[in-house]
Amino acid sequence: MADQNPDQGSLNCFTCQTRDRTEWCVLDDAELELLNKGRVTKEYLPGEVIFHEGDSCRGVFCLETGMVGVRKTDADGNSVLLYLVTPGDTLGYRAMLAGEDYRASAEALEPTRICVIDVPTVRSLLGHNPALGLRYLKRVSMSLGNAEEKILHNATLSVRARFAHLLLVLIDKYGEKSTNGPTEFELPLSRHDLASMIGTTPESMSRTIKKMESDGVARFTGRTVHIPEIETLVQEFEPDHFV
Amino acid sequence: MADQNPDQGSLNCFTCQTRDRTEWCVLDDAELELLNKGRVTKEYLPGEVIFHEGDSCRGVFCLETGMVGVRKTDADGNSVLLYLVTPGDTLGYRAMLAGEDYRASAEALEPTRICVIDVPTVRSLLGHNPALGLRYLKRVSMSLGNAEEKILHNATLSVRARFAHLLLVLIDKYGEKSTNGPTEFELPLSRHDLASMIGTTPESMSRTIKKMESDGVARFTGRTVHIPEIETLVQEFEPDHFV
DNA sequence: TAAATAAATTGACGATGGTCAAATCGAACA
DNA sequence: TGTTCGATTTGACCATCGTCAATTTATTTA
Repeated sequence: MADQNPDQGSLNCFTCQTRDRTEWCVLDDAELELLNKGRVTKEYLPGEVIFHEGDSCRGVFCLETGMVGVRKTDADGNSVLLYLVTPGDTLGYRAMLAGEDYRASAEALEPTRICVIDVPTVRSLLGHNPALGLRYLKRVSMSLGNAEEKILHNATLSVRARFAHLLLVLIDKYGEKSTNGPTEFELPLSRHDLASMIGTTPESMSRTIKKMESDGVARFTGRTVHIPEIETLVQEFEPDHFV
Repeated sequence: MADQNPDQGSLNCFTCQTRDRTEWCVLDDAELELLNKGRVTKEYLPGEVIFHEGDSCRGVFCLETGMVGVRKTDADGNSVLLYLVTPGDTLGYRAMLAGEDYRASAEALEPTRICVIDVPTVRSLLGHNPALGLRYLKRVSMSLGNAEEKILHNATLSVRARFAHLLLVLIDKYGEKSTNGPTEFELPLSRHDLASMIGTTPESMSRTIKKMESDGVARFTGRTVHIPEIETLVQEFEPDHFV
């Protein structure tokens, strides 16, 4: 399972490469010292579970390298992939801040290195530094806005429109920056996971991809997507975005 | 439109009946004074809009009496009803805390009295009293958990199962407390709004209600629901909840 | 009370998308 | 290189649910 703090990578919160991108950027040196003390580094291989739905909260996780998927599964085994977590993101803060058990599970999708900051440390920092709380407030509130948007999209858009939207989001987040023109992009997910990100099945995903290809909207070769004109993807989910 | 502070109801935050149920319960007297100064009471009639998607944030709204629906609408006019806001709830805090414009609109569903607390006041209170921020963190985080659950439900459950779930939630929140046995409940919503709460159409809503009646799960007379046995509703969305 | 307006229901129809099974592709490995 | 296992695709089928139109039922207004 997960190993403890191997000799590669940043050894502490002071030298951490990704710290500036996290909520911890508001901490002063004394607080960083506390953070560093409450921290343990762990590594996970693809498929390994970081926490399970229903587990009691173990703290906040800071992703250093790799990628983690946050999944929610129901009694029948149906699941949705809610988030992709990448370096500089934090993980597991929702349960911690709500004072709840985890309501989703997290699983490494790639070899992943994560720092775990235990609950007492996070609580202490939150009680100490109001800016940290405000920072998290902003993050959770924006996340809630996105979740609400997803509810609307899932209720009103077709699988194809949702997939077009997902592609745009993925390219915007993980791809080269280019507003228009031809784009090449490496999908970070299997067909199955792409499907569960937009609340559909791998079969429907396959068919949607096929139709998009025959319509000349995009070409898929394995996990590589080639999109001749990004703007056509926007048209897919904003039908009456006239001229 | 909205009138200003009429002579009925509580006149200030100190005597406010609903304050203890809001986040403001953590404020001391000095802070309450500040809250009271940054406050304006407004009244809305059914159908009147409190804020629109895209409006810049005007502050936080405290519901004193009535009911408000929070809706999200897309370019084609499709919409979902995300929340029912009732006395003791606050409204509009997501946009405020995220530092964004409103990403949903709020509309009075009944004659409603609301206090509006302006942005500078809320900011000042948040900066002053860390407990207030933590309180909101908890609220937003729990709300995010619920939104994520809704995403899963909408992706995996049938209209009927989602409606059964909605009924249980409404009864739990607004109905008499009774775990089992026959239950009578007054729905606070039109068929159209019930439909848009579970991401479906009024027509499908009607048919679902009809089928539930013929199955003996519930009887609907106007907005009154009679449920012979609450437990059967639970079975509707937890199929394999054996024995 | 009657007329007008809105809400809810019903019918008919079809498209979208889910399910199950089989076939194909592809990567890992002996 | 051949084998194996999983991922992906394809095919066939059809249930669910959305759409549009018409009707019925409430509710409001004159």
